[in-house]
Formats: sequence, structure tokens, C-alpha cells
Amino acid sequence: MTDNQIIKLSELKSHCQNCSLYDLCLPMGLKTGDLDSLDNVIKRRQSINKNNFLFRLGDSLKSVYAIRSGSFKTYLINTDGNEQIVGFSLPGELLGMDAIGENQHTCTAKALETSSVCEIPFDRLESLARDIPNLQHQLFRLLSKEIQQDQNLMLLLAQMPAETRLASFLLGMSERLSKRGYAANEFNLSMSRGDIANLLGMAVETISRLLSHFQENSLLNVERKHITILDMDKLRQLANHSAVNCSNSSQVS
Amino acid sequence: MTDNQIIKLSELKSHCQNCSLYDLCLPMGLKTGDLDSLDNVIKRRQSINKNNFLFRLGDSLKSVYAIRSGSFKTYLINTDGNEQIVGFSLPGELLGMDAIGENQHTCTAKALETSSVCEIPFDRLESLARDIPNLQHQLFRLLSKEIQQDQNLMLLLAQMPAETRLASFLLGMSERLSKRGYAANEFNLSMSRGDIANLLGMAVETISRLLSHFQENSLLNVERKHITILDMDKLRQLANHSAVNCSNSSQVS
DNA sequence: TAGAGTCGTTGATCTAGATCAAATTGGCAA
DNA sequence: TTGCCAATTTGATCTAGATCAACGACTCTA
Repeated sequence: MTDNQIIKLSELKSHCQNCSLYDLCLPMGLKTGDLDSLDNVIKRRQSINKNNFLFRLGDSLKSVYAIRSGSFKTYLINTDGNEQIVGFSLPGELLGMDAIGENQHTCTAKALETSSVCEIPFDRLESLARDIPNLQHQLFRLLSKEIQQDQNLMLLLAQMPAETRLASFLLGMSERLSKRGYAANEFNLSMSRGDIANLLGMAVETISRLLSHFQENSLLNVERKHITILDMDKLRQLANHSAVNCSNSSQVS
Repeated sequence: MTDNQIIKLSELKSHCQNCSLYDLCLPMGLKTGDLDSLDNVIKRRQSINKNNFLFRLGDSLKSVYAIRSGSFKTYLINTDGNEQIVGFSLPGELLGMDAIGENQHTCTAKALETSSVCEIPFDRLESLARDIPNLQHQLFRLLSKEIQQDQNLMLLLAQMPAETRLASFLLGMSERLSKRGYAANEFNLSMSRGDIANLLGMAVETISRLLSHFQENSLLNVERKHITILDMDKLRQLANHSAVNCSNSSQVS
């Protein structure tokens, strides 16, 4: 690799236009000129180590964050002091929009692995949205999509048995990851069994047992965090043909 | 009542400025000039009979609706064809924002009783939001508030026992109704036991038993749909000091 | 590289709340 | 009014999945 190429590479990495997540992230559907405006607003790259916080419940809203790599869990703290995970976030998703209502974050976002994000100061994003109708519409879309996702998760929690919940969760992860260019049938879960259990309203033991059970039935291959989906159709059947997108963060498409 | 008064009354009823829900509804925080613009956009008054639909899953997004009187339930249909209620909506709340993401409604809104709404064409609202920064911010707030509410309901569904769920639901209804000027400790539930059970992910029988139980313990007085809260503190305790706002519609404050 | 702590798995038991069954009440159409 | 249907209540039973318990496997630290 020549010096020239190296320079180009670093240049590539620093603009929305050339970001590999371009069509997943906020810029989707913006015209070139508008993209430049957005580009100017974004504070690029910030690295967060595993178990560190991107923001915490109660933090005042300064920025929203586009995830470049890694993953996060977002959770509430209930009155007993326990966490309730409300979503896992993957690259290309926008995190932190929850705070707009109260001007402060209503949940905490913790890195599940070393991750990197683009920081977007919110006040500038909001004023930019007034100048770029398309961006305003995009933001409305993101928020309303998130509501839909949460509602689907509510449905799952309110009336689906454990098996359906887990199948639906795995299917959702598979779909989201495949959108990001990863294999649909083979991936690593960055979150613990406990985190999955918490999100789905079940006990860790039940998650573990179901995974073993899925493996016995040749639906999955489970090797610690590494999941291989062997029979997608069967999994879909168990999931009632509905994959939950438990992102609790905003996805464009 | 003189003719003159009648005329004035009808005039009163037809403008946001004079609506009794003024400070609950969308106009909150807008300046007089901006209010006039909003006023011009609103198609006033539409009456919906019990069990009729305000919109249905799949309908294309034309308008959002501000509830003037009555109440609605909003629900999804799961893959087995069963409904999953995601919220109940009361006067002063905005219904239909769910549709922005896909440009079509992702849930169905059905009147629980004869109700009346103000219809607000969405395209005009969106363009108005670009001209009125405060309105744009207001809309962002509404959407993000709804996300918060849904997340709190998720927490309830994922980790709280039946008793806490119902107590929290009743507390939420009480709080919302009292904001609307009704008594906090005495109200009518417009939805059936079955609807409550569905929202909270429980069986009708459990709802019924718990209500009887609450009554035995002098927490409540239950007479069919009419609920009187006798011991608010105790109810709060059972609810873990968290009231779910299961509005699935947007509330300003 | 030993030791401690965390995470995951598996088995045994228990229980909150579902499901099934039946009686009671109320609302409403004819 | 009567009769019917839907909603609610109450009781009896059953079960999915929680909880408790014990152990094996990884991972991090020193």
C-alpha cells in the first residue's frame, strides 16, 4: 500500500459520503449539498471501551450518536434498582434520540464491546432539520420507526411464549446483521445470556435451555456467543414469522 | 341562553386558542401568530361512534388526530390474528403519529365510546413545522415521549408481577385523567376488562380477581366500570411508585 | 498459571398466573 | 318485557417458566 493510498483511506473514513454505513445511517436520501451540511455538523469518531457509557440516564441531551462499529445496550433502571434493557444497538443506528422529550436521557447506553461512534450535536441537527426538509422528515421517520419496534416488542412480551420470543429475537439479529453486510445465518452475539433474558422478560436459565433445545433440534449451532442458524425456515415458524428488531435506536430502512 | 351566547359558544369551540384542551394538546408553547397558522390547518371536529375506526392498520397516512373527547384503543394484529393493544388514548392526546415512518398506519385506532377529534392533515403539519421551530421541536418531543412511555410499559411487561401491572395501570389512568381536570380518585374506565388484560399481558380472570382483591383490601371501590381509589398511597406502593402511561399517543406534558 | 470471579449449562422443585368451567349480571334488540 | 349475547366474576386445576442449587468452563488479574 502506498502513502497515497493511506491518505485516501483516512480521508474516506472521515466523511458521511464515503462511510460504509452511508445507506443505513442518517444521511440516507439526502442530496449532496445537504450531505455536506450534515457532514460539517458531525464530530467524528469517538471510541468507547467495553462497559463504558455513551450516555447515562439523566445526562442532559447534547448529542445523538451514529454507531460506526461495535454495539450497545440501552436500559432503564426500575424502582427496585434493577435494569430493564430496552434495546441493543448495532452499526448504522442512531442512539440518543430518546432524550428529546425531556432534554435529558431517559435511559443509559453502555458499550457491549469496544465501539466507535459519530457524535452529532443535537441543537445543530435540529436547526439543520429546519433547513433541510428531507432531514426533518427523516428524523420523524426514525422516531416513529422506533415506536413501531417497541410496540412489536411489547406484543412479544405480552402474549408470546418463551420459545417464540427467543426465536424472534434471533431472527431479528440475523436480519439486522445481514443488512449490514454480515452473514444472515452466522454471527456473534455481543451481549450476554443475561442481557437477552432481561430484554425478553425471561430467566437466564430459560434462555440457556432453549438454546440447547434449538441445537438438539438442529435449528441452530450454538458455540458460546457464536450462533449458526441451520434451519431458517423452522426458526421463522417458531418465531411466528415475526422478527423483533430490538434496536431501541433509530434505523433508517 | 341568548342567541348571541350560542354564537359565541360555537365560535369558541372552533379554535385552538379557546379549546379547553389548549394546554394539553399540540398548541402548547406556540405563540399567538403561530397558533393562527396551526388553526388554519386543522379540519375541525369529526365525530366517531363507539367501535368505529379512526384509522386502520395499512391506511395511508393522511392526518393525525387530536382527541377532543372520548377515548380510543390502538392495537396491532399479531401473526395469529389476535389483537395486541398498545395503548389507550384520552382527550388532549395526538393519535396517528405512528404512521410517519412508513407513510401508513402501523396500528388500528378504534373508538371505545362516542368520541370527537380534530383532524390535522399531516403534510401541512410537517411543512408548518419547518416554518415554526417551536412546533418542530414540539413534534419531536411528542414522538420521543411516546417512546419513553412504551419503554416503561415494556419494563412492566418484562419484569413486574400482575399486581404491580394493574396497580400501575390504574395509577396511570388516574394521573392522566386528573391532568384533564377530572377527579384523580374516581373515574370510569371506558375499556373492557379484556382490553386491560390484553394491554397488560394477562388473562381477564386475573384482572377481575385482582380488582376484587384490591376491593377486599379497601384499596379501591369497583362498581363495574366505575373505579374509586380509596387508598392512593397503598396503590402507589403496590405499583412500585411507577404509573404507566399507556397512551400510545402523544401527550404534551 | 493459580486462583477468583463471572458466565453458562443442566437438573429438581415450586408457583404465579393461565386455562377450563360455570354461574351471574347487564345491556340491548325485537 | 322477554330473551339473547357479551362481559364479568369466582372457583378448580394445570403448566410454563421461575427459582433454587450445583457444577463446569472462561477470563481476567496478579
